[in-house]
Amino acid sequence: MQTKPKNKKPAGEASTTFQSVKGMHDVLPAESCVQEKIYRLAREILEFYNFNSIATPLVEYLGLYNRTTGEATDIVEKQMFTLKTKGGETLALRPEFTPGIGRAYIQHGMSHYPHPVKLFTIGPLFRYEQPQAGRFRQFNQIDAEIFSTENDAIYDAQGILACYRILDELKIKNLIININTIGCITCRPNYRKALVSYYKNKEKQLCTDCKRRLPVNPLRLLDCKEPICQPLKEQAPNTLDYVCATCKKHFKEVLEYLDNLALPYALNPYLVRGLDYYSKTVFEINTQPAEGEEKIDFALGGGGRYDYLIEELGGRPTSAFGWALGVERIIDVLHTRNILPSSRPKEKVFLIHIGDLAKRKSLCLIETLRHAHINVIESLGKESLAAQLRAADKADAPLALIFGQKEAYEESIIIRDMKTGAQEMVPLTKLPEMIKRKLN
RNA sequence: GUGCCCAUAGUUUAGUGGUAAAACUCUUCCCUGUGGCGGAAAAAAUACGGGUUCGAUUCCCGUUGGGCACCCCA
Repeated sequence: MQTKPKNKKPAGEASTTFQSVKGMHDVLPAESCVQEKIYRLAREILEFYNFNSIATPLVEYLGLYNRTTGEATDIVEKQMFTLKTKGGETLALRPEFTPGIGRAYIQHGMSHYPHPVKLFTIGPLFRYEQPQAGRFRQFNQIDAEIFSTENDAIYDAQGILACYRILDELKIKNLIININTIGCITCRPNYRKALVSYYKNKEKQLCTDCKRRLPVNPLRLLDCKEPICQPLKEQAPNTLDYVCATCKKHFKEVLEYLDNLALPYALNPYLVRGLDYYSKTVFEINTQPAEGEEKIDFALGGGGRYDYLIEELGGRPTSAFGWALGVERIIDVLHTRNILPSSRPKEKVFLIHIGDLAKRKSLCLIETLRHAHINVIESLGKESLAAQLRAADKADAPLALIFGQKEAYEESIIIRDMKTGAQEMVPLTKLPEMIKRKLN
């Protein structure tokens, strides 16, 4: 009789064992390979559009985000993981990519690069939020930024195109680009004012949430789903009527480019983004549910133009357009629609050794196969033939190579077709050639 | 930050106020040079802490974690 040690289960930090931190998940092999596929596809597409990859640190000075993302935004006010160093500096785990990339653009004098400067990056971000569908405390984004000397609507269009293309190539159907313009530094306040004064006398006709939102974020009233608020929305002032001529022209051009590309978009005068640095074009990409499908409540990606950020950070005035895609959200959709990229595993042959001599030679044999570009899988620690064959079976190997005592002496090996059971003895020198022939 | 729901082996599920059942998986064996099927065996859990109780996995409270929603966002 053996007494087993009780395996005490964890409850967070204070226990004998640990769990992952709230809202932060292990990406297990099954999901990790999906993630890698998405990354590979994104890289391929972005490189085609001449984006170059960049990697900035996970941590920046807290002040960077205060200055750019916006001090009154939720991200800065309550969603940042901050930390103090021993030297007394206050740092923040990056909650988004754009400020860090903007900082790098200035710090490394990228304004002297030939423009446009197109950059992309993929990696984890951190926001202290309550986890829910499509929302985590550590999550991954695919991010792209275009810095240009000209404030040209064609960059907006190409940026949106690249973003759309990634989702499209992942076979996500019913994509819709929600797009709007929020004007520039001169015309934006006008719209807000108009909206507030429109709603001012009508407060009683609003839902509770909207009453509260009105002074804080009037633009959000337009997004309300409560039935009572609907009639008022229809009469509400429209962004386009308050935006200045320059902004209007810019927006019109963007839409014309999108028309030319035949991209599915919807004007959404109510779309506003929660980050301070946006100007003119803002957009989100959503996917609409098909028949009988549950609604997907989150955007897969979003972004927009930010023409003031670089200057705000002390650089010379630079036009910029950027976006980000939520990797977990993409995977979520691929999952619910059952359209995960099919993983066709590489065909691997399974090497089986029997006896000391063969075991000793097997590592070298694997190297030989490697040089011949043959994928090989094994279970080197197992001794019995039956166990190794079982392993080969589970690994779905089309061929097994049986390397026994006798074969090791004779410099030969048996190739077994796992499906038919047919076996053939071949000299080791001819092995790569024979394997390739049988696999085709 | 607020509200609602949830927590039993690696996974999916039973069940009970008297410390728990099964399926799949994993490992070993039947089979020490031939896998899949089949048979056998072994291993494996009541998230954590407290309370009520003679006794709690079960009831209650708290914590942690998970799910969902609000807020906001990718």
